[in-house]
Amino acid sequence: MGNELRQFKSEIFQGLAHPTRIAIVELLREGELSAGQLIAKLGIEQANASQHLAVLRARQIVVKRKAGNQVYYSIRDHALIEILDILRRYFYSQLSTAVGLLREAAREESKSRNGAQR
Amino acid sequence: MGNELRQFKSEIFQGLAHPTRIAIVELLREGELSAGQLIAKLGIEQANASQHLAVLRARQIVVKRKAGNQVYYSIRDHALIEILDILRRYFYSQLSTAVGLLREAAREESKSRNGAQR
DNA sequence: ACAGTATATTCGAAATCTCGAATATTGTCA
DNA sequence: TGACAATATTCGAGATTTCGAATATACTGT
Repeated sequence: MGNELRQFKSEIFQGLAHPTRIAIVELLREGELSAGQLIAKLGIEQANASQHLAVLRARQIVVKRKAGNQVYYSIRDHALIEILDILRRYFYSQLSTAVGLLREAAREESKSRNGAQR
Repeated sequence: MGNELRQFKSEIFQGLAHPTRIAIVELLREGELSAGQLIAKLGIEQANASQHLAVLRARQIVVKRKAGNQVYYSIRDHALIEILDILRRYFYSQLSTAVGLLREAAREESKSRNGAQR
């Protein structure tokens, strides 16, 4: 049960498993952009951008609209934005945890520096 | 700006970009399980499960606790569960959209079947 | 029809991921 | 200590991903 659902989820994750594709989704957050605009903002090769867009399209993460010569991309579903937001919060909470861990490590270190060194 | 954050996000997605790892996270939803229990429920090779657990550990998605001979795993942060839930809802909404599209296609087809065929 | 612009696809090489087999590590119990 | 159980790591082969270069496709304006 839920095997198909699991497959679906992992495909979405694969679709987002590259910094460039995350960047694309984030750029599309405010609304649609043409492929050309995306390429300009990303500062990468045209072919490469197009390949990443193809991945996002294949996973239905993104949707395209043709207007004359150009192709406008937009996010298919707000759920994905929500997910990125959750991860942003998660990142910062992990960060503060990491800071805590570093402080603790520093405390340990000074303790051993002051105590019996070997 | 946010480059590091983007890297972080894509690493989390990479961490979850495999059905087996999704299954592991889902199994851990209710609470911790030992590696052995996970392997039994997953029904895969011990080495393979251990490798997937290593991936989840490396990305800090999962946390381990040793108890004697065994190692108990649990989810490090509830945020990830939230994400899986969002994707579950998303999956079903896409599914109903797909059904809608199929219906529409069927309607189109019968229309052209009844109308002037060429 | 032709030149030009925007975007997509194909190709091949390098990098990364995934798997099972084999082996290593760690802890328990006698 | 030695045998055993639980888990992790290493290795090599095959699959997949990623990249830029080259090429193809589609649309526009003349």
